[in-house]
Amino acid sequence: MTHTHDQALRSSGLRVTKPRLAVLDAIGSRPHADTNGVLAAVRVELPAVSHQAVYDCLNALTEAGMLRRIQPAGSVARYELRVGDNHHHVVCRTCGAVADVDCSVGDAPCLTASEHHGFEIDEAEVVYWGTCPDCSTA
Amino acid sequence: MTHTHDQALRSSGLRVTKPRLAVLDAIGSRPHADTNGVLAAVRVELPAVSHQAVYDCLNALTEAGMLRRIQPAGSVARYELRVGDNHHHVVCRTCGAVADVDCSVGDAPCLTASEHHGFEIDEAEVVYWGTCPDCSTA
DNA sequence: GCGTTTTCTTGAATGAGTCAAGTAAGGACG
DNA sequence: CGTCCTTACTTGACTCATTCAAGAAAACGC
Repeated sequence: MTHTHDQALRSSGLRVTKPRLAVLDAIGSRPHADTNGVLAAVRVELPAVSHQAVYDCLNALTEAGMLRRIQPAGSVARYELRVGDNHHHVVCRTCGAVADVDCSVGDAPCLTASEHHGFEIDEAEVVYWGTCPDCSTA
Repeated sequence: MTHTHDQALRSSGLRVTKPRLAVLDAIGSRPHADTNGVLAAVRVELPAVSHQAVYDCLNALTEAGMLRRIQPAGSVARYELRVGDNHHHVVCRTCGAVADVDCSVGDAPCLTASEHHGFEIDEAEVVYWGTCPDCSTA
């Protein structure tokens, strides 16, 4: 695990540091964690990390393409390991819970906007809004 | 214009006030404006409105379904008049510009998530990420 | 090891958005 | 038209995620 992340960091041209490995581990085991959750998880291993270090790691790893940042309206930033499967997210309007869903229409159609106003589009992000099972029953 | 908004407010059970009419006018003429932009536009007509009043109006109107709030990752909240056409947005990664795009796959398919984890889904939001014409050339 | 570069620590600042208490305005009803 | 109750607005303080800045520490090529 750690060794895998180790290599991934090197091949992205990033230095291998304890905070970065801990951040990757934290997000691997808690997908959709927010910055505070990551910070808490990282501090289990490394009690002395600063919050700034975690912000820096999250930004560096996101920029390098190893993490994906998701930020539904009204929510703080959340992170997940970037995987190549083009999945999307369902968000609960009540409690903010996030779950993964596969792309409903395949990969290619998602990138096809009918009228793109001259924009060069490189990604289509889909967020499904609704109510999670727990909030439905309550 | 004002008269139309007047009736729309009444039929949503909201009182008709100057700040609300001004907010609706502002967003009608500047789609995708953020809160500060709305505040500035409103103060052209009503120099004395408080920022809190604008926040309250935006929340009330959004809750009543007259406005749609859009908030792409890394951006502050933006608003547009809610129209029934299920359109989506392209966002420029560089400058944050927002433009409308029609739904590429029609209305119904957008709401079909293949595996919904028990969520009751009521809306699908699509954000296309890319680079706007201005930022492409620069 | 040595030195350079990147990353982390520390501490303060920014800014969108919210909270709370009191005043003002909307509008139903007489 | 005037009264009264309710909803909306004003004022001002506050929260909290995120960023900025300067110096210390760690990574890693040589």
